[in-house]
Amino acid sequence: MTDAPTLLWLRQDLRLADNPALHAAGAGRVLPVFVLDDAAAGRWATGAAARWWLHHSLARLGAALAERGAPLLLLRGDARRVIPALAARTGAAAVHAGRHHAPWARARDAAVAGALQAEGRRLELHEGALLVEPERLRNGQGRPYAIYAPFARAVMALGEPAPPLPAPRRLNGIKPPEAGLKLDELGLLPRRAWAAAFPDFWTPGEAGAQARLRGFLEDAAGDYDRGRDIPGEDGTSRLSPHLHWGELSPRQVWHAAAPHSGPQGGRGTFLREILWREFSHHLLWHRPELPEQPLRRTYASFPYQPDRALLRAWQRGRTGYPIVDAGMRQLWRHGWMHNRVRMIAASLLVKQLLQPWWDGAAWFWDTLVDADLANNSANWQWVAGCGTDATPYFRIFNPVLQGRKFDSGGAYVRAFVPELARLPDRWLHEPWSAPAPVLREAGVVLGRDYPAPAVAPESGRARALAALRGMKAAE
DNA sequence: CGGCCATTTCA
DNA sequence: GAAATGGCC
Repeated sequence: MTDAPTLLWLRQDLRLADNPALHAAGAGRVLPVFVLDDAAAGRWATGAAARWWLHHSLARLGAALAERGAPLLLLRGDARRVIPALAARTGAAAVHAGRHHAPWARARDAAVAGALQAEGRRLELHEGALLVEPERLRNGQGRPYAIYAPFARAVMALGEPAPPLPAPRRLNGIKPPEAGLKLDELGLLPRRAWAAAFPDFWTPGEAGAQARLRGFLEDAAGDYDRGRDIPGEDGTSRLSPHLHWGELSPRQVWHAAAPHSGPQGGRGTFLREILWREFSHHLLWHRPELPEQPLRRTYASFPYQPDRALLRAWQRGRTGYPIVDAGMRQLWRHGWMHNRVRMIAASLLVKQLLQPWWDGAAWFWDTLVDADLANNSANWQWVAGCGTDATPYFRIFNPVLQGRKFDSGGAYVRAFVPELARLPDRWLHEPWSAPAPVLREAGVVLGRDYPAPAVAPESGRARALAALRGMKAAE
C-alpha cells in the first residue's frame, strides 16, 4: 500500500504556506477535506460572524488547492463518523491534521483516532498552531505557567521558532469518492444583511492575511507602542481573525516581525501581544474549564445581577457611555472591536452593570469575526477579575477618563456614535455633564437622541466595590 | 494593560 | 494651585 492516499483534514489551519499537515500529506496522493462539524463543538460551535469569515476563507483556500491539483472536499456532519468513513472509502492509510487545542476538539480527535486505528489507519496531528506546544512548557515547580510575565519570559528564552515551511507548488490530488457540498450549501453566510459592511474591512484568506501582515509591519508597527491604544487610528495589526483560522501561523508572524528590531520598540510590543494569544491557548489547554468556570473559585459566588434589558442595551451600543457604545457599534458593523475598547466595554458590563462575564463572552462569541475560545474566555476572565493572572476586581475602568485619554480628539466616538458628533471634545465622553446650551447647540436631547447612562456615573464604581465585598462575605 | 484621594513638589 | 507621587481600594 505504498501508494495509498492520505486525507488532509483541514480545521483551523486554512493556509498552504507553513502548514506541517499539508507538508506531510502533500508528499503523496492527497484528498483535502473540510468538515463543518457543529455537533462535536456543542455550545462552542462557530459563531455567526466567524462563520461569515469561514465561508470566505474556504472559498480562497478551495481555489488555491484546486489550482495546485487537489480540490477541497466540503462536507458537513459529525467528524467522528465522517472522517473515518471517508478514510475507508478512499483507502487512505493516514489522516493528517493540524493540532486543534480546544477541549471539545481534543475529545473529538481522540475519538477519530480510535475509530481510524480500529481499521488499521492512523490520525497524525501536526504542530504549527502555536509557537510552543502546551505540554512542553513548565515553570520551576514543574507546573504550567499561570502568570503571563514569566510565561512570556520563558517563551522568549526558547529563542526563535523554526523557520516556516514553504507552500507546495503542486499537489497530487485524488478524485473524491463523492461530490461533497457546494460552499453555499454549508449555509455559513448570515441570512440578513448584517454582515454587509464586513468586506469593506476584511479580506479573509491566506493572501489577505499576508497582505495585512506586510502592511502592518511597514506602516503601523513602528509606532505600535502608542498607536495600538488609539481606537480612532488603524494602529493595531488586525491579524486576529487570520490567526484564528490559521490563514497565518504564529511563527510566520514571528519571523516576519522579529528581524526588524530587538525586544524593545513597537515590534517587541507586538510580539508580546502574539504571546498573549499563546498564553491564552496554553491556559485553555491546562484548564479546560476556562470557558465555563471562574478560575478563581471564590468568584463562583459573585453576586451578579442578570438583567436582560441592561445586557441588551450594552449589546446594541445604548449604555449612554459614548466610548463603550462606539465600541459595541463597531463590533456590530465590522465584526471586530479595538482591543482597548474591548477592555473598557467589558469592564463596564461586568463591574458597573454587574452582568455575568459569560453573557458578555457569549455576545462576543457570536459577533466577533476573530472569536476564539481561548482568547475570548481568558480575556473575559481577566476583565472580570476571576482569571489566574487577572486584573484585580477593584481595578475599575472609568469610561470617561479612558475615553478622554485614548480618544481625546473624539474621532472614534464620532465615527460610530454620529448623534453625538457635534458635541465639542470637552463633553463628548460625558454628554450628561454638558451644559444645556451646549447640548442644544449640538442638537442632542439626552434620553431622546442618545440614552442617559445605564448606571449613574457616580454610583457605578461604588456598586461594583459593594458587590465585591458581598462575594467575600459569602465565602 | 486603574482610579481615587491624600500628600508632596514645584511654579 | 497645578502636577507628580504613593498608598489603598
